[in-house]
Amino acid sequence: MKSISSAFRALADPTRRQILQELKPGELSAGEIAACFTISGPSISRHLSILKNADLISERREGNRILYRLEPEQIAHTLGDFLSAVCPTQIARRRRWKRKEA
Amino acid sequence: MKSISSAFRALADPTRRQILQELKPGELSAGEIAACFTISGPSISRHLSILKNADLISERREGNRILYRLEPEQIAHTLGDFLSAVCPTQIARRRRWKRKEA
DNA sequence: TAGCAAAATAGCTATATTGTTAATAATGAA
DNA sequence: TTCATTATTAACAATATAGCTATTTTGCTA
Repeated sequence: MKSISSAFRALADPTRRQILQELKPGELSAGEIAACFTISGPSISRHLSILKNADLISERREGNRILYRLEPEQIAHTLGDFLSAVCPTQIARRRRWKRKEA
Repeated sequence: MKSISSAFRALADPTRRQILQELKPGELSAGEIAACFTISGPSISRHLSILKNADLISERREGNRILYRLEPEQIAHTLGDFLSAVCPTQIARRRRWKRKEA
């Protein structure tokens, strides 16, 4: 697991948060991700590297292309840890709410 | 509730995250918060205004001083919503884990 | 009112971030 | 090997951020 700092810095950018959303249904290549945006390929590439450095996504090469995949456990773990550290009571409350909803 | 963007930008700075930690036990004045850090008062003031704008803290004046207070529900709500949106499955898993621990 | 204390705002500099285009690396196929 | 495709890295410009000091605002009190 990487530092909480790199994770929060990575999450601070709206483009990067949207990349995470695009990856939610499953793996996508760098090009497919870039196609979701109007900004240039290299910019997306850098965003991907920042997300990867924060361990919020991972990559694997498949032939010509590089496929990116969400790391939901890392994301949940990082944000969850921060929440537990700063406001543990409210996490418990939200948990109870959700349980009611279910 | 403010935008998720302002919240994540606010949380991206380590000083601001530490301010939240300092506020965890209870209200503190701007000066008391500044005393926890080596950087200047005006810098802390700016950080406080960013946290307040993101609704992660609130302020109230008491005579001469301004007391700041954590808004744990807002923090939990903002991060929780993002988690639900990006990786709902893992939230459920973490919830189960925690339940086991308890 | 004048003076003091607490905090915010203004104005500035240095650094970081985000975007661009051009060049480079890696893989697959003719 | 040569070419095409996919993606990253390099180099640079524009903007944003975080820090500082000096000044202003706000409230208390003599």
